[in-house]
Amino acid sequence: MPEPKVIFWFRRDLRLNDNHGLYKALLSGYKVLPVFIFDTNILKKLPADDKRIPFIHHHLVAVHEKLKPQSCGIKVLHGDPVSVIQSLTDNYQIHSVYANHDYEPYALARDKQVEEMLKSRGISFHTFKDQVLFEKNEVVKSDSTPYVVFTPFSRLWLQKMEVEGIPDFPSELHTGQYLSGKFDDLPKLSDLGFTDSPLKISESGPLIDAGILQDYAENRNFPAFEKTTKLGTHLRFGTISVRDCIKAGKKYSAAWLNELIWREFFMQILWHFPYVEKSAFRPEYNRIVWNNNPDDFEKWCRGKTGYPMVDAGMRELEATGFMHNRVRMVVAGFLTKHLLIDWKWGEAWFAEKLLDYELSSNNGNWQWAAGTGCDAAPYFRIFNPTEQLKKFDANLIYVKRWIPEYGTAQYPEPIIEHSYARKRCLSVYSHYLKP
DNA sequence: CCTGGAGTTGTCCTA
DNA sequence: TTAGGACAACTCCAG
Repeated sequence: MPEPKVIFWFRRDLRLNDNHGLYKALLSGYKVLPVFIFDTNILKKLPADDKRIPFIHHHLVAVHEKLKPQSCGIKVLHGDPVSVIQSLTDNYQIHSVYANHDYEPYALARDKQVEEMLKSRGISFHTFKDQVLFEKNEVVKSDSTPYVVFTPFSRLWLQKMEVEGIPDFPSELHTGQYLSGKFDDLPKLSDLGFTDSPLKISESGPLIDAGILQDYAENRNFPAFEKTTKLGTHLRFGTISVRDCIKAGKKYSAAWLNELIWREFFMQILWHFPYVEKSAFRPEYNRIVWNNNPDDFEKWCRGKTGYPMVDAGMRELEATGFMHNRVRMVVAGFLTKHLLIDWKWGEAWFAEKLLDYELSSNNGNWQWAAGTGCDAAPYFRIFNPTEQLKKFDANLIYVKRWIPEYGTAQYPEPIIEHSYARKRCLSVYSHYLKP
């Protein structure tokens, strides 16, 4: 009779340190088999040159190398998670499966199926809070309904953090519990149907830069400075611990900590109002009939609108999988308010292109920009892309970095005149929002 | 239930 | 030149 084992299933938590579910698995008393599954339900929708798969792959290799001296390494599989885990339970004597919570609608449905399959085999499925400090109903109003305004949410969040503290889950101290033995090498990217691509966002592993955090509030709005943390992708895939980030924010930068609270705010919004994935948080905004001109959309995507800040941002996104936050607001406002294109089109484009794409933040911020969301910018607050340029890239450093033909005849004229677009937006929004 | 203050990140116009 | 109100009221939230 072989000795029973537990599986730790990595999903959005690709790290060995301060990992809640992994920590609990390592303390379970059983040997731990670390597993990652490339989910074909997700991968089949991605183009072969998607930049996120190399990011994940890179970090899996790093985890594997770290584990090798003391264990078998990480077992990396490819397929539908329910069937993959089912076959693992056929091939190994599995006592239970451990993982961390994932709050997205797809993940919730998947985990439910996994749990039922395991249950039918007498195997328990244990999951833990890891990617946020507070989840589900932990930060709600006194009548236990969810907050839909950020500021009071953040006040209670901060208060709870002070009262309860930030827990540690030192999984890195329990390395003796990994299953030993020999496993195959990891699949190559080409085995998964993806091409390698050079990574700009941190091959060397995540680093919280105290200097950037200390000056974050002053610097963060100037895209040319590159003084944002660029930790979004690490937070998305869990290659950094959010608790470590929160501790750093607490120590060095209230402004950045606030951004982490926004992240949790939008995660809770998606949790409590899953319909936002498909429609406006405020239902009356679903009445808006968008122009949705495909030529305009194409020009926006390609960075050919004739508005330098918009175009620079869209080209940065295409080239790097990243866009500076200030510029994200400008391009999102331009698409929805100047071009009157459905925010869901822009949301989908970002979802395809952003390395740091995360459903709840992307959705929440697009709805914020479009004015359709909870606690959103009022619809009459319309960014002027030229004013934004003057304020935040007056010396055109960011613009020239991404638009080599800027200032030549090659660069297009604005596809729409600002004051005309502004008035049109105000009239269209007010028309459809009238009761 | 009532009440009053507040609400991420703007822009434009007028005095 | 600059400061302040308009933009639209409305809903949320805490006391």
